[in-house]
Amino acid sequence: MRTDTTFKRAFNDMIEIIRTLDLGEELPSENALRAQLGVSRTTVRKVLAGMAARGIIISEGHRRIMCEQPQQKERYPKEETLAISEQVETSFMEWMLRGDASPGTEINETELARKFGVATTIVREFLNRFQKYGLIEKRQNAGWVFKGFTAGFALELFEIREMFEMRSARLFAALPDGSPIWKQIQVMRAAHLELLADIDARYQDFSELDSRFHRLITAVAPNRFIESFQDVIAMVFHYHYQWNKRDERARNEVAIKEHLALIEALESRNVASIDRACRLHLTSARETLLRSIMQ
Amino acid sequence: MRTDTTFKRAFNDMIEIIRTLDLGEELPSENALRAQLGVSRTTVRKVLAGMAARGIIISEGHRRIMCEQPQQKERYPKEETLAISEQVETSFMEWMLRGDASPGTEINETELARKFGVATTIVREFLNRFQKYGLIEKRQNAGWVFKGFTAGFALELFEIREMFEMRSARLFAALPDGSPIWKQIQVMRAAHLELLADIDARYQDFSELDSRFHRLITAVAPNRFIESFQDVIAMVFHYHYQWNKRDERARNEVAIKEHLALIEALESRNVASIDRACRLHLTSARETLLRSIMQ
DNA sequence: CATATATTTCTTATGTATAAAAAACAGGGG
DNA sequence: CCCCTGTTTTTTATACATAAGAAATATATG
Repeated sequence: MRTDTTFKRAFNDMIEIIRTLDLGEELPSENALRAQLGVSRTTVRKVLAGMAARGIIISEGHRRIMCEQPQQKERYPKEETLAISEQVETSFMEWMLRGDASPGTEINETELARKFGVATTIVREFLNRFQKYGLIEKRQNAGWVFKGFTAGFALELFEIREMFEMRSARLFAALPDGSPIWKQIQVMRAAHLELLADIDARYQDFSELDSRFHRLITAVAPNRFIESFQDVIAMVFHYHYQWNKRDERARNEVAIKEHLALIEALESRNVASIDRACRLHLTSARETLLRSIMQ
Repeated sequence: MRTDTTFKRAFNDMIEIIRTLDLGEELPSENALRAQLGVSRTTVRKVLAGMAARGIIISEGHRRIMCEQPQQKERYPKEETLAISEQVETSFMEWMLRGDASPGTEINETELARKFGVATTIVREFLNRFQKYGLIEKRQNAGWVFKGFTAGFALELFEIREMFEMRSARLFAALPDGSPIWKQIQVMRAAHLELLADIDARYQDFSELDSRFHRLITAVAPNRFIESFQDVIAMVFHYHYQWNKRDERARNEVAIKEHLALIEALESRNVASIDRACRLHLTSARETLLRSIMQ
């Protein structure tokens, strides 16, 4: 049966909302909370009931008022807020990248389900979705085969990435001054500079910024297939480097500087400069990944 | 519970194998049949048992001999040889392309399962796999949305297709004389000429040839992401034109000629000619699809 | 001993069940 | 009449069950 992770996540979020209120203040309507929390009203009501049961709020006729600051310890732990399907993703990545699997390994749905402690349905669904990352392959009426997180994989990945990203970057040369993208590029540059200034402490924040940066560039001319491919890239970087921390700080610092150079090139509107900066960054990212895969 | 479509398909295939034997001749071993039929020995044995039950073959100690020509009417009908998941694909495509769905339509797993007469699990699994075609999108904790088989879709599709195909075609310019691909190209040219010579009767065979041709070009330098994208293209052409037969003969004749021109360009090894022929074909294919979508 | 068949075990494909979440519906107050 | 809360209905996420198919193991035969 379905887990109540949505409820727990909403509950945790609600704690933050309540913290902004004063004692005795009235809570927003269920509908308003629904919008804020991004869940259904059904779940909002369940959260409110939970809050009332804990004495954090009190129902008075048709309104609810806050009567006690919620404690941080009331929060549900992070793991319980992740849908089973999300947990499976992490488990699988760990299984894969920790080296339990070498290229050609057969993947057994039942065995994975046992190992991860979930139903086979979930594993099966996950594998179906995961197929798009190009790391596994299905054989009719049999299981899946793990193709390996190999240099070949990285090269094929980057061949496509280069095509897509160069395509988007070049379009900046013809982008009118008035485009709202330029403003977002400015914001992006600021974020990079900020991170760079505090790189020693915050270098781990780069992964997420990287993904946002590349998605922004792509957004000049949206294409669903390119966007979908960015999920592949994001997955690779997110998980691979999560299990391979070597030189992380240095790696990220270099990448930030390359991003800044690319931003400058984009703003110059000069196709040749854009090409150069973009290719430089992609080449460097590819080499870094390859080196890291080869150990 | 699982359907026995594998058995039925193997049974039909076995009929063809038996037809090549003489009365009283001994059948190949179970293992040999397994390899020929491409199924497990378990299934082979089930098929053999079925044949024996119908008196087509007879077991004599540890060998089986053929004792009666199987009738064509013994064959299981085509529908029964398709796995449920394959049937769902067809049903869904029909539902989508017949116009039951307009852009923005919400897709309801339960309803589709009812409509198609299958379990929700199957529909769910199908939708997960189908997601890669870029026509549907999932919303968290809610159903799917059909994004529409629109002009926008076609344009995004062709933008990628152009990048990928030009990339592969250009690589031919540097392909050594000795590459086995050239021979395959020759075979491909012959197949095109043959089809062209008999175009009035066989124009419907083009769809499959088209897919093979483009996959061959891509095969110069394999890339799993490009290959996966070709599934998207194949799906679009296969199903879309299956429900939109207007000008099919003329369309296909034009495409065949463009393919032949591209083959010639590839063999010339001249990048400029290759570019021109490739772009010409893709542009024409795009316009044809767009016209067809717009009706 | 190699290869064939018989038997057993394991895995996948597909169906059904159910709690959680979403959505729809209904009455009530400002 | 709009928006709020209470209630009911649908739908999804997840678990579990089982027949078909694949794979492994055992046994037989030349």
